[in-house]
Amino acid sequence: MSRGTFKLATWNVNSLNVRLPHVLDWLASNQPDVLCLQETKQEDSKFPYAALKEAGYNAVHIGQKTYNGVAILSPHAIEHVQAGIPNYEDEQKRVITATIKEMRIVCAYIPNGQAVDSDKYQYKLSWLNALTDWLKAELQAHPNLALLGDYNIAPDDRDCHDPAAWVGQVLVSPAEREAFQKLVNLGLHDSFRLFEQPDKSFSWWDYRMMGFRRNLGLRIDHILVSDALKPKCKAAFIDKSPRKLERPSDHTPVILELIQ
DNA sequence: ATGGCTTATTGTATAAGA
Repeated sequence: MSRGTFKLATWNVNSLNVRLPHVLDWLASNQPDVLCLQETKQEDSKFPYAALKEAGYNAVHIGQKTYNGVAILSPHAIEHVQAGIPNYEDEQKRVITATIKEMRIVCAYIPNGQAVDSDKYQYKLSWLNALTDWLKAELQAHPNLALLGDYNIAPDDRDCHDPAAWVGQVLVSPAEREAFQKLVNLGLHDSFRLFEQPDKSFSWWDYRMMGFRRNLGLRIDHILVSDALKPKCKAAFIDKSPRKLERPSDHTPVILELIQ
């Protein structure tokens, strides 16, 4: 919200019930214009609308017990809200879309896929197909569009701490990377890579094996922006500080600053 | 070594995440 800058962010919180204090602290220190959350893991009746409102944030959410759940937070008006991918049957609450300040904001929790030989992997690929087909139309209607979320895809070897060990695994497999490329081919840009970045920049670290301390991570949370928004991008970065707190999410916020 | 943490659940072991 600082003058001249419009700040977008995405964060997989791995249970908003547990992480609400971290989210409120982060909102207060960072004052984003848009924060997309994934894995709220709660039904809408449990969503903390009041606490967020008190912090100055409007919110829209679709969620379910235990799994999934996505939300968009903003101090600005949140309009034309759409839940899910239109014309794609899916019981899992993974997408919410809204218009904020004449920008179409798509918040997505792309399926994990579990393992390349699993049904969940097939679901992931078909789900990505449906998302891509729909976004093609959505981009025509809304040239100013950003797709923020947990993609569960590390698009390039430099987005993986040990590419050799991960070859062919879920999150880095060729079919998943092709699906990511198809999103890019719609006229979207990986905003993080529009700028020079430190080597071994990641957005997720395994809770096990001291993954964070050893920086054994992946960059799987992304902010893709449309052609129309690309010239407005001013800075992009990952904020590792919430990952250092007590009881952190395994993901950490990814941020994009636009020139307003 | 397919483990290792963390979360949530008609829980006290299981499923899922990535």
